[in-house]
Order: sequence, then C-alpha cells, then structure tokens
Amino acid sequence: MSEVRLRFAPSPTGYLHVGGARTALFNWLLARKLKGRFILRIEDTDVARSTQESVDAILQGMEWLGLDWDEGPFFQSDNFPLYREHVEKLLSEGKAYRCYCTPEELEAKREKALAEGRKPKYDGTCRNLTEEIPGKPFAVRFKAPKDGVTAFDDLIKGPISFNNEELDDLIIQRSDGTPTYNFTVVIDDASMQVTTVIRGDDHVNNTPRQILLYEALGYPVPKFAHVPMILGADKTRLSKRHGATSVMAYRDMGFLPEAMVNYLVRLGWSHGDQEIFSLEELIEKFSIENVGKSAGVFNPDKLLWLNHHYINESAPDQLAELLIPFLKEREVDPEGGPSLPAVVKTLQERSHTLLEMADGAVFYFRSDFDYDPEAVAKFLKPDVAPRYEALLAKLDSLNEFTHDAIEAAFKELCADQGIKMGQIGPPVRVALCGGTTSPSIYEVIEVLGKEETRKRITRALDSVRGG
RNA sequence: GGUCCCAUCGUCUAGCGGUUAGGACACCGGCCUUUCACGUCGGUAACAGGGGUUCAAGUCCCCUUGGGAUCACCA
Repeated sequence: MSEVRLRFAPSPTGYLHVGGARTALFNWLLARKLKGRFILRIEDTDVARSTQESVDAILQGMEWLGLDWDEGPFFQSDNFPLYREHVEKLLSEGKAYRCYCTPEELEAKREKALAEGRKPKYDGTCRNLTEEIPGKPFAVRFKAPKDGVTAFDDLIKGPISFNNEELDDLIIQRSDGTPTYNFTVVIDDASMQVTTVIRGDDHVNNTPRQILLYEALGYPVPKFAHVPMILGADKTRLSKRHGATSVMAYRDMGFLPEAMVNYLVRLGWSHGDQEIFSLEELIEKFSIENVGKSAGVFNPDKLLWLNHHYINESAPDQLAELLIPFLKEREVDPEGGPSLPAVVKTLQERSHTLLEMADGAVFYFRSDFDYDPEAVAKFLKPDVAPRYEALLAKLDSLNEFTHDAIEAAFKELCADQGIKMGQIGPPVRVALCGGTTSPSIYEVIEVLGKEETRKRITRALDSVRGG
C-alpha cells in the first residue's frame, strides 16, 4: 500500500481554464512519475450550477492536453447515499448536530456581527440542543473543537497552522438533504484513498476544516500541496479581460498542446535553467518540491515563443493535418493546390501559431488575389517587364525544378542582366503572392511548381504592361 | 476587519550562508538577408524597506510595507 493516488476534481460550472489545467497537469505528472494512479472526479454537488456541457468541455480539454486518467470520471452526484451514511454516523456519534437556524436568521446574524466588528462566525445556537424538533427543516453542522491547533505540512508552502477557535461549525448537509463541498471532498478523497491532494491555494483555508473531518471520521489525512494561482498582466486574478482563459481557446488560436503543457508547467515550476521539456522529461524531472510558492503572471509572449519552437520541431505531415481546419476557415480547399506538407515546410520557422501559418499559406491556393497597392507602387514598375520575361525564359530552360536549381537560375539571371537580387526578388514576390511578405521565393516557386509560377508571373507581367 | 499565504530583472525563474546574483521571454543594438520571420552576437534590467543572528545574508529570525486568498445551506 505504497502506491500514490492523485486526483483532479473540477466542478463542472464552466470550461477547463488554464489554472485548472495546470493543477490537473501537476497531478498527472506526479502520478506518472511515481507510477501511481490519477483519478478524475467531477464535483457536481451543486446541481443548480453544474452542466453536462461543462463536463464535456473539461474532458475535451484534458484529452487535448494529453492528460489521461486511470480511474473515473466519477461524479459526486452518484455518491449521495455514501455522504448521507457518513452524516448519520457523525450525528449518532455526537460529532455533528442538527441546526434549525434558517438561512435568513444566519444572514441577519452575520450582518450584525460584521456591523459590530465581530467575526461572522456561527454562534452555536443549536450546538447544544438536546432534542430534535419534529417537522422543522434542519441543516447538519459539524461540531468542531473550540480550542487547540490544526496544522499540516504543505508540500509546497511548508508548515501551516490554524487555531481551532477560528474555525466554526460548518454545515455538512443542507436543509434539502444535499451534502456540501467540504464534506464531500473529504468523503471522496478518503474513500478513493487519495494519498496526495494537489489543488489551488484558494483551498488552504478549507484544509483545517477538512482535516478535522478526516479525524472525526477516523480516516487517514492525505498530504496536501497547494499550488499558487495564475495572474493576469496587471497581477489580478486571470480573467477574460486578460485574453483567453479556456485551454480549448488556445487550440482554436493555433497553439499546440505540447506548447501549452510546456508553458503551464514552467509557470510555477522549474528545473534549473531548462526551458524546453518533452513530456517524457517532465515525467522524469517533475517534483512537487520545486513548485514555487508565489503566484505567477501568465505571459502570452512566452507561450508564443514556445509554440513557435514546437511548430518548428513538428513533422510537416502532422502540422498539415492540424492546419486543415484553419485553412477551411479561410475558405481554402487544401486538396486543390500544392502539397500541403510542402507548403507547411516553408512556413514553419516563420509561424508562431497555426493561425498565423494558415494566413501565410492562403496565397499558395489562390491565384486570383489582388496585389497589395503599396507593393505595386514600389515594385511593379515598367522596368521589371523585361526581367519577368527573362525569368520566364530562364525557368523554362530548367531541367529540374528544385530549390537549388531555381536559386541558381536567379543568380544567373542577375549576372546576365547586371542587376542585383533586390531588383528582381521583390517584384517576383509580389507576382507570386501579392504582397511583400512570404517565404523565400525559391521555396515558393518550387512548391508552386513551374506551371503555376509561369501563370502568376505572366499575370504580373500583363499588369505591369498596363493590361 | 479576522485568519492564512506570498515577496530576486517588466514577466517566468536559478540561487538552498561566501556568486562579477545565472538562464529564458520581452525590449534595444550588430550580423545574416530577395521580404517577413528564424538564427546568431552583444546590451539595458532584480534581491521591497528596516532591524537582528553570523567572520560572512538574496539565502536564517523578527518587524514594517506591499500584494493575494478566504471568511456561504458555492465549489
């Protein structure tokens, strides 16, 4: 019984956001590193706010990132009898009690306490009631100790302790009979034998209450690791104002999951000076001890840099597959033109995202594009006509239509005509792609092929001649 | 406000008593060059403040300041 068991337990009230994804990733990495089990559990006790769409979105996000789970997904809503059983147990042992205070009464007390500068803590009105009040709705409260200290050694933050007098008697079962979060999370983690709880540090204040519950129930207390939150550029909690927060939105913006994983893991964790990690390396090198204690700012520029790195490293065939949806969005049919992997190859080192790559690829598949007016004014002057003609002739004479042969042809042409590359390159680029930005024209010509290249240069030639 | 947590370049971070405080992103220059980008070379830039402990403190302790989390019949 030395196997580590970790879990990711999101509540299905929205998509998988980057913070949750990082928490899931840390859990997954540790499970894989220690050859333990990774459990996925959906915390849907709040029936009103939980949706199936959210469950699907979370699963989809996990899959995109490559975070597979060994057990689950489990749903808390399937465990209600189990929770009820535990409530009964605590009740019968006198470790919990029925509270007949209404939410309205409690709210009034809370406001009064706040107004008088006291702590808004439950006053214990029903704590010592000896008899049940038949027919009156009640919630069940946990009878927490009034003194003493509850402490734990957080794997990330170190020793943390709370005076029990700060904790009040929390509600473990609502008056409608449903259990509350702090209770279900304890029952589930205990019954699933979770050994290490890695979660967001917004939960540290819940931890002592949960420890008390573990102890009251007679379950072993797991280890805790609270990971710091992710902030936006202005150091406030990351939100939509800062850009996308859903991991799937990053896929849609043309990011690779490898980049996302690499970025997320390095936000808060480090291994010396290393920046680039394959998944295998992460599993080998990840350790919870090296996760930092302080919150981190999400830096889109660095994500972009990593994404470029992974685009550059990826096989053109695979990128081509991933690029297709982006091309279709631009109403480009990749079937009808040059080889997509060949196109991809010319764009890899100059693309930070697949979206950028798609934008750069469009011209390959359209021959009827408009010329950029500025480029026309600058490069499509009458004196390029003879150069276009010479180029056409030169290309016709080529035995093999390869990058190197094409480059050689341009060199010869420059020598023949006594011109520099700068006098022929830009006009050719405009002819081929309509603007002044593109991959190397040798590559473009090779990928386009002789026939299409001819067509485009001829078209530009006509244009220059005023036709 | 109570409780809890945090604090090294603009950002992510290395550092685990003795360092010219290192790397990465971004930024600024040079080079490369048919454009854009890539690449490459170089540069600007940080230990929040104050007390201790110690021969020696970015590293240990305390205080201050600043930031954050949390105080529900939400999770």
